[in-house]
Amino acid sequence: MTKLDDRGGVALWRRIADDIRLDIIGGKLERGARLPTEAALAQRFSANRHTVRRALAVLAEEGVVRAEQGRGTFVDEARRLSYRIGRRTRFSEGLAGQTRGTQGQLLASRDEYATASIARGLGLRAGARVVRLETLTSADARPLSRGTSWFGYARFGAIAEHYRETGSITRALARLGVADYARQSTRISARYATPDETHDLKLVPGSVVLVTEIVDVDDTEQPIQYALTRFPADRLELVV
Amino acid sequence: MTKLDDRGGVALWRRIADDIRLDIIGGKLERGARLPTEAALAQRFSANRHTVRRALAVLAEEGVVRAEQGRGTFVDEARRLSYRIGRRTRFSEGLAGQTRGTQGQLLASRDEYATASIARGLGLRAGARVVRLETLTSADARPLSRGTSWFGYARFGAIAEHYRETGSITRALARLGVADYARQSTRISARYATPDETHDLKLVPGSVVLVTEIVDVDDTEQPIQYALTRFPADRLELVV
DNA sequence: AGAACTTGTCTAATTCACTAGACAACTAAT
DNA sequence: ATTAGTTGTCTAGTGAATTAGACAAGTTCT
Repeated sequence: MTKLDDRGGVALWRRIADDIRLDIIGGKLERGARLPTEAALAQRFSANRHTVRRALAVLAEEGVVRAEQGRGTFVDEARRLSYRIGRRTRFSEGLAGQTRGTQGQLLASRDEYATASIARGLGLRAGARVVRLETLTSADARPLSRGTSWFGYARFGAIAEHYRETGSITRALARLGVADYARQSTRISARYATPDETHDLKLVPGSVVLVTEIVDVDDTEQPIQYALTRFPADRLELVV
Repeated sequence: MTKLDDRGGVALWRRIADDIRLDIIGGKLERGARLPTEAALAQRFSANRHTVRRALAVLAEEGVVRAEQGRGTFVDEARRLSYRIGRRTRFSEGLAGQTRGTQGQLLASRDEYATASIARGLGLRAGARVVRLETLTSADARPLSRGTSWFGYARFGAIAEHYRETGSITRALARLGVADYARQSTRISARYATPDETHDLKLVPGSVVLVTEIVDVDDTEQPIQYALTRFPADRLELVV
């Protein structure tokens, strides 16, 4: 039998970086605060100083810390956004007051046929014609979510165009006659980012993403959107 | 400047295992279904067959797949639990119908003094006396959550004893005169498991955990519990 | 029986992760 | 100016991760 490695396939420098980032994001270390010295961190993690340096290099690359020769290493950027979800969830509203505005970008769109899970979400029969939207949302030039949405073709065949012009699902739906809509269900999970997500969300490979699987309904409780959205777990948290 | 590795510190076999597990849990591969051959998987992931075999060995160790010489590799266990959260959230009810019952175990308890975030959650002043409970919840002998809860000492100084006897926060609170309580806020994030969590939840090192930070209030909207709970992301998802 | 295809096992070589030690370069004090 | 403490850079060695190829052992079909 293959012996299972006690590192589980995650490099030590990676876990050290995640641990320190968590301290910073979690508020244990404030902006501008000095981190423990490399020697102290090496001792804390029972690792070599070079391994710690590699972790710090990653955090410096992300803009989380900044090293100054002779002085020490300091916290550079510490904030994590909160994305509020509830029955009446709108992406931009969920982040209100935390950023200077969000922008939605259409990466791709395609007409396709509903798989079992899409059909279940939209209340259609499997194989029904649907429109698929691949979107990327950013705030302050920083990617915040990578979404894949499906809409029934009959009612929303033209949504890609409207999304591209408005940069917002809410406004695109409004143009198609949906004045109001609400969240029917939200399922939340978490996993490693895929290479594509790593690229689109500008993540370090091996990052963790929060995944929401949602169904939105109109005011007659008719499902209108089924979507899978991926959030970088180290940039924001979900608030119910 | 240190060059950032494109593997991001996560071994290839690990990502392959996570990817396949995700297909199985996500329903793309049903129980009993045959996986692609090792050679096909190696091609799909642009990896060596030995690397794929290592990933499959991990999944076999977890009980997710089962290999049969000459025949192929098959899905063995595919389920992922859904934990429902809402205004009236009870752990065991949230999993109703999915398991044969959950058991709560008290790992440790301690009297301590509220830090800033604990005090904010419980509506106390920083430094106030609180009781901390370290708990582990399991269903069918499988760990499902690792919780750390804080309660105000004045009202709930004896809660550790009651939790140990009842194995349930709800029942322990009931004994202390809290007939009903509700969820005030839920914050959800995700990260790598710490070594301790890896041990307690019987995870493979490097696994992803969902973290909820919650505040429960009684029927007068008075905060009674502040808790951080960690869920293994590959064993369950959260449903809002 | 034989052919084709699968998983299981072995050896070997290369690249990456991690450790170890030494010293340079810089900062902030005395 | 000196000293102590910090980050930056270099060399070197060990073990894990990954690749490569070959063949054994088992299953399923013709």
